[in-house]
Amino acid sequence: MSVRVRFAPSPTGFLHIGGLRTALYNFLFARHHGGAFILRIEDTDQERTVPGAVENIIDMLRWVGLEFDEGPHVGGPYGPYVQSERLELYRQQVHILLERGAAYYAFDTPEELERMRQRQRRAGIAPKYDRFAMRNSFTLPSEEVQRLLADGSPAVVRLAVPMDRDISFDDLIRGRITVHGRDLDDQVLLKSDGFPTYHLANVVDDHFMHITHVIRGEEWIPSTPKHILLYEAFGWEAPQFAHLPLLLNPDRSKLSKRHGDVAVDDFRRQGYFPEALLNFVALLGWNPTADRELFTLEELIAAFDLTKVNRAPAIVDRAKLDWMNAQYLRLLPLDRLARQLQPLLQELGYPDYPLDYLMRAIALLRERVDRLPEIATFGDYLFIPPRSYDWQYFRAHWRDELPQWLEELLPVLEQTEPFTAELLQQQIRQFVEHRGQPLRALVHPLRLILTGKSVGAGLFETMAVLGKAECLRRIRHFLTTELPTAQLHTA
RNA sequence: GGCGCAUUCGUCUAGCGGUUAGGACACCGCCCUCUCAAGGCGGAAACGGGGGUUCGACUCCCCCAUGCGCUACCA
Repeated sequence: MSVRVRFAPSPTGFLHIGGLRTALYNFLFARHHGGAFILRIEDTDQERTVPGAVENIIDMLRWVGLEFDEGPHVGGPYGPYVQSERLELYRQQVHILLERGAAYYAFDTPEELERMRQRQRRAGIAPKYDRFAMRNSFTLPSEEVQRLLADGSPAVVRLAVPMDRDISFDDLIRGRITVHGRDLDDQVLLKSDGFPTYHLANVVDDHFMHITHVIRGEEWIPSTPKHILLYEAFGWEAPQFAHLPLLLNPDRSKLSKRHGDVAVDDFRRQGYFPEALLNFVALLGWNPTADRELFTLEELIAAFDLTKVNRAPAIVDRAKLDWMNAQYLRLLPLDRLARQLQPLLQELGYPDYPLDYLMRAIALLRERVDRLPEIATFGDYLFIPPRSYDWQYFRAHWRDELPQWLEELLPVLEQTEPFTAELLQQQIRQFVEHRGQPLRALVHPLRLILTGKSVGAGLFETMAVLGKAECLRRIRHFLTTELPTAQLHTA
């Protein structure tokens, strides 16, 4: 039987990196085995559904390059792939359970349930639906049950959990997990609004969509035995289960927005590369070899092994993500980077530059920043003349002879042709040596004048990118306009 | 409280009875150098505790501790 896996998010928010990793592991597993990767939307909670969430989930996964074989947006033979469109199926299936005595009706109000739990808490016992003390098919005469149902009284269907035996399953990552029936609650399967709960819908859909492997978060371990019970009651073969370790905040709490960005869209907006984010997230809980960090999607697919996924939760380390993104920044082709940088520069109101200028600018600075947008900020001087100067830096390298040297340098630069880093270095070195000065006597002031900053790429390389005209313009401007201020600062 | 899952450097991890416990990020130092990076070299840094099993435990078993998850007509 060929592998079929699904990513089954509930549209209660935007895709976060925990969801991304779950989707990725499902994808890697499917592709590794030549199977199908399916998207199913679990929108059984009407109140928590967030508009736009489905679109965001699909968009973000497409952005990182995870395409589905089946799903609400692409169709497929086992649709619909949205649970709110499958209500009739669940209703039919729940009747099978009812007939077989595997489930029962319950008529308790929320208030009654609350009182039950309070009673249990006071008695110091675990809060759990008390099948024999509440109003349901077990306690009510069957005529009364029929009457309530005919009346249209609010009713739910609950799973009749056997209380006298263990329920076990073999997790691909964790091995055998066993829970006793008495520790399981009589889970609601069908809510009074006619919607199924996660447990029912999930099992029914996984069956009818022929899912072979359920790869999901660790938070589902405690309810898996209930799912096993459902498969048993239906007489269906259960899929294989693999529960992934959780992703945590730096303080070890469950991943949340409070500790910074968790939405995939946040990372996209900040200029992280999809390849880097995917690579980073892939290595949270699993790694193909201990001696490498960078992998292409194809390599991840080839190496993926579900049984080697870690069992312990992993903390999301931003510093490592930054490092990984920086690796990709140096690896990715310049023309792609330039095209991506272009709109960012526009947003900042910088003038338009030809693609090849952008490529040279990126080549100049890509080893000095982690993310592409930083080239527009860290390297703003490549796109507009300095708007301010680091006067402290200037003061540190100020010489009284500087104005004169600069005047004398102008014609030298004018005659430097071609205006390359190599020739510039040669010319300027010669220039300072003639005056018995070290190279740094001019390098630092020039850097300040041309970039406004004390840090950046090599001066000669920077000059070559800026071009002769721009360099001359900036030096002249400095001499005429900024120098009086500069001298004030050195006083 | 109950049930479950987990526990190797600060972080991500390798390890699958015998290793000087390896790598990566971050950190520190040195080198390179026009600054800042990058790069090179080096450093510090871990098997939660206690019992077993074994000739021998990071590796297997048990207990404890700690962390996390679940305990809804949420998923």
